Amino acid sequence: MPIAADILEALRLELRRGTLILAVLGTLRAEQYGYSLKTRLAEAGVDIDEGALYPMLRRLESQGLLVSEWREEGKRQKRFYRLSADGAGALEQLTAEWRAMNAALNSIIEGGRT
Amino acid sequence: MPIAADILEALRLELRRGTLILAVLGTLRAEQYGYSLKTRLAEAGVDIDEGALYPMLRRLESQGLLVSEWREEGKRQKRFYRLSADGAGALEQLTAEWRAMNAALNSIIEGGRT
DNA sequence: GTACATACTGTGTGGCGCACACTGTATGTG
DNA sequence: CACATACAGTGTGCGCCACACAGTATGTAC
Repeated sequence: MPIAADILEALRLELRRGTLILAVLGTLRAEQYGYSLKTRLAEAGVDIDEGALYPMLRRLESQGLLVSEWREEGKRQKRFYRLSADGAGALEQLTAEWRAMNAALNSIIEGGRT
Repeated sequence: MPIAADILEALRLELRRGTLILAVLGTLRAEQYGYSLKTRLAEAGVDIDEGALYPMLRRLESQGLLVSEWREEGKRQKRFYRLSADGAGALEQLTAEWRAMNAALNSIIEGGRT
């Protein structure tokens, strides 16, 4: 048999974990409501579960990285989120972190090649 | 005050999480024992705690991605680890995943720029 | 008007894996 | 003999995601 699929799947999930917040923060530079956020992320190739998304939005707002507002649009009440100033700062720092980690991983992965 | 340092630190840790396994698997294409692995990773810019490293090595071995062997070197018993064939396959797939996630994140982060 | 899809926002639980603190032996060195 | 450091662990707590579940509102086909 090939590598057990569930093991690989678990590793994939683990690898995805931290990137979710980065993707959410990056997308919320433009205002979005939950559902449109999920849709946009999916289009970019990032599938996020509602059970992960909504609590994450709450968390980020309680940390002051996001601000939200109930508003009517298209005959519906929706909660709109966007980055706060602190959130923009956090996004910048996390992006820098991400690039640094990328460099480290690339040096490791390319480095060992025969 | 700037963005609370502990919040950012937590986000950084979260972001790092998944990359640890990838860094470990990548480094173990060449045989290493725990301590030298930790040292090598640190040189590449990846600090990993022993409390994370050793259990991870166990886990990866129990999943068949690594093989290990006790051996004496420099008058000391050390446990040497290296990638198994399955591990090499997993590394390849995870690397591909990583690149895909990178592309997705880049499109998100660059994309929104004014 | 009723059945169904889908837009839209949530909650609760389980489990996995990292960080942190701690333990313990062996080797080398002043 | 004291101390550093190489080396390999263990145990606990906590954070966060996946998965399953819940519930309302709008549009549409019949």
